[in-house]
Amino acid sequence: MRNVLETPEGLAERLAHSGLRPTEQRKVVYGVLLKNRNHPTADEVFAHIRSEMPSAAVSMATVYNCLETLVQCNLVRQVNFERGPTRYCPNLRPHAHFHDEATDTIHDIELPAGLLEQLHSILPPGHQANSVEIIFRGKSGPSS
Amino acid sequence: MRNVLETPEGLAERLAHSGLRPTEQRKVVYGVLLKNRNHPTADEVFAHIRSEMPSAAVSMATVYNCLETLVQCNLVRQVNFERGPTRYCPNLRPHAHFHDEATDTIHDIELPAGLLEQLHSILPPGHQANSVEIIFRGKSGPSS
DNA sequence: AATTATCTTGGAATGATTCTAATCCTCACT
DNA sequence: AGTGAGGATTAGAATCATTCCAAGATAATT
Ligand SMILES: [Mn+2]
Ligand SMILES: [Mn+2]
Ligand SMILES: [Zn+2]
Ligand SMILES: [Zn+2]
Repeated sequence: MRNVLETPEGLAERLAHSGLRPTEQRKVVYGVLLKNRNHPTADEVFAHIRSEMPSAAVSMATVYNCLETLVQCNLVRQVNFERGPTRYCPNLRPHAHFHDEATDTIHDIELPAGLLEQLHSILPPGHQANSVEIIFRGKSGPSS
Repeated sequence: MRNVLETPEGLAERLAHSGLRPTEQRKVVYGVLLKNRNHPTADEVFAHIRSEMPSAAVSMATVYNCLETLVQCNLVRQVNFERGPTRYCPNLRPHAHFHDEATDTIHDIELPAGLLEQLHSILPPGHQANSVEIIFRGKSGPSS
């Protein structure tokens, strides 16, 4: 069963932990990320809110602010490909990203146990990495 | 001993292979990358030329054009961190990048034999990756 | 020499993101 | 209920790396 994290319920608690308020806009933005696991851009989050929830009043500036807040609270990770617009991912487990160039879509690749440790072990002495990012680029079959 | 690639001599041949001319500007830009293995940005390449080789006439637009050409010829790789300016790397061997956050410097990490194959093996069936990018972020000791 | 294709260049345009300054809310306290 | 202090949202301006464009060199071909 999934942690309380990666659910709308976890949001208020995490925000409170940082002395921040669970505003309507923050809930809406986080909700969009949880429901659309497509690694959307800020623009895409904004467009989605405009079309699917026209009653929610959220400006572009606020989408950026909310996304930034969620990142600070460690509820969301930023993902960058080349110089494209930043994408946002609510999957908190360590994972790699696969960028399908044919469809220009991105999806998560779970990491087998021990892989991160093994990657760290290739570092020369004296290197202390606090994060590793793995990005595959290619074509993922029809069944994924 | 290093291949003819990663030397100034390889440039003319590679350019010719694409029907391109070995112009002064292309030689200068490639030379800067070969001599400064710092993963410089376009701006830094430009500034370096201006200060160290004032006689060479190279504009900013041309720095961008030359770098793009070198990338197309597979003589240079682009490297991106977050949304920072694109950096350029003339190391053609497969390697990972280590971003030292303390000094904001980047350096290459050689990959042990078999690691790339192993990484590809974690992909679910149907996935065909034609490149993998590995980026460490952290602090590298005083001796590196 | 004329023609053609390739290159370089200054400056304008682009586009994602950040900044700014004003307004709006929420809540605690009188 | 009324007030004040932070916190939050917002429109629009500013930033900045990069790309685009149109004009002027340069070099290769006829
Ligand atoms: Mn990236
Ligand atoms: Mn990147
Ligand atoms: Zn992800
Ligand atoms: Zn490199």
